[in-house]
Amino acid sequence: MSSIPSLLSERLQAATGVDPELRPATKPQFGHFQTNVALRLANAEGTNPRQVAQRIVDEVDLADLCEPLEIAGPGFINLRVRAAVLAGEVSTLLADPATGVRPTQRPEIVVVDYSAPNVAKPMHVGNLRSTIIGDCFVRVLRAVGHTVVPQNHIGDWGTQFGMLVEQILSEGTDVASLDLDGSVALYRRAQAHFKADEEFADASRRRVVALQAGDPETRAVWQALIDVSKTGFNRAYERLGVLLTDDDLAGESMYNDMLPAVAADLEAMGIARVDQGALCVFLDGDDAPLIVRKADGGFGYAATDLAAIRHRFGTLGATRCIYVVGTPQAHHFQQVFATARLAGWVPDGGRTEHIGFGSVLGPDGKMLRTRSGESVKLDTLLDEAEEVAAPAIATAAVKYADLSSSLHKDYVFDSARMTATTGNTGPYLQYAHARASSLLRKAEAEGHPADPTARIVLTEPAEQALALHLTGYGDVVTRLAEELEPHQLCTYLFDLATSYSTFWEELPVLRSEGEVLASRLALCLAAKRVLASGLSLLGIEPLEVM
RNA sequence: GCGCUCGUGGCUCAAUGGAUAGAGCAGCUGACUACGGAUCAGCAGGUUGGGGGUUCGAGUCCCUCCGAGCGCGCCA
Repeated sequence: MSSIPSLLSERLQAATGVDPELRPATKPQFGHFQTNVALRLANAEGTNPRQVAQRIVDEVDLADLCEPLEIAGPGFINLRVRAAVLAGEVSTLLADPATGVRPTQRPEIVVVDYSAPNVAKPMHVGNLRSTIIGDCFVRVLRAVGHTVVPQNHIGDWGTQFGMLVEQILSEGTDVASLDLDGSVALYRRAQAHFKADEEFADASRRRVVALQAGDPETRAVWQALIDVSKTGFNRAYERLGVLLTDDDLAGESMYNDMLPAVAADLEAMGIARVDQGALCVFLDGDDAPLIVRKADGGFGYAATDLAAIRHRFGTLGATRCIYVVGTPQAHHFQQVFATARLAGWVPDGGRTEHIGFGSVLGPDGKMLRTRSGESVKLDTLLDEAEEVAAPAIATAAVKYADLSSSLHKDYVFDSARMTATTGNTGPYLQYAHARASSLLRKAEAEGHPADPTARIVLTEPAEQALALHLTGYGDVVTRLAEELEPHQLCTYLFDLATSYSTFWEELPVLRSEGEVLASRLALCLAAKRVLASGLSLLGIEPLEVM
């Protein structure tokens, strides 16, 4: 099944020989779609655009799909899809178990690296964005038929664990009795202890060595600490309603054994060389090196990320790796990706994408922080939203707010705006879905269950507009799976909900009869299904009642 | 100093080089014997930070300046 725009594009391309760059019409009076192909061709030929447009209109065969084509302005060709064709598309949509979401032509194994909280630290706003965005990517990529491998790159390794384990042992703390908050408090005590007590600091450093060497007692405490945090992470994931499970955990520690080989291979290939005692990769046009191995022989996070990328392409068989990590890491990933390519660890055609995202800001427009200067906990934010809305709506509102504007921009956390029932918000969309559901329930109770095979008749502008919107869903999802910009789907759904509300206001459904009743009920069903599908891809629960 | 990102009505945001830059919120008018008014219809509000350039056409591409944020060798 191909969408109407792609059908139209094919025909236009057949007539003109070039991509018509078909776009949705910018205004209703311009029809449904427009193309500027005549303008471009005329410019190349040095002829009159309107004459070229006329020639195209005469040649192209679209009579079965469109009303007579119109030439407008400097030479735009406007297309209006015939109502009967739109009606047929809605019927096709209703017969499709995937609700218009089309399988990709080229299924891939896609790794999505997201969430990545740190052990013994609470999840904060940065983790929140990564988790929500990554979860959306996973859902969308799976929906179009890719094999998605989520990788939760938790911070479970590094020098701080020497300090933590040493603190636990010196206190005699029963790790199993700790919860996430308890481990956070422990972290603070350990830091203070490390600063104040040189003997403790030395012991901590020795403890790092013991951890890396696999000392059983050290490892046991370390593992217990991770388990405590995992429980905390999972509670947060459950609250957020995201798909991550323990199966997706692939923390930094997992790569520890691979690090020496990564360094050795890079050095052997001549990609990395020792400079000032550290093993560095110097990339063209980049002043700063990527430090693979520190002068003291230890490995930093660059080595871990290099091992991870090699593992993902090489062992997991990925052809696309997506990293959902804040924009401050942009340069780091640029270096890691470039190095991995030089090393031949990225297969031909393999894609590496760092999807950065902006910061969450407080009401003052500055990075969200507590009074003491720490980053704000995820639970605090969700609690705040739940003060003004029920949990299922509040969480959805936070997620929608996070996804509905361009990822790379910062946004202000404003629970009142996010949970507003008007405007481009989660609750507005959930409401539209709940209202459609309510209508369908009522119709069923009155003995008129919606019939997806009913003949669709589109006589009124409001129902034609709704139908046109509905048929665009598949393309939006296809594009999202490529471009990874969730706000495109949000905008689409908001427009759809608005279009549905207008339809609902202007045209009676239950008070109509016969063929019209059946057709409008089917339209409502289609709208409900597309809204439900789209919301689900965003990770938002489509509520039946609210 | 170098690099990356951003700057669009009072506010929050859209806009794949294409027509008169679109929405929402707030403001102002209207529509309730309601298939859920948590809605809808409408009005008003813009020299897209400034200036140059490329193009038939620039919010979008290039240069420059201003402003904001974030990075820039052994933390992650």
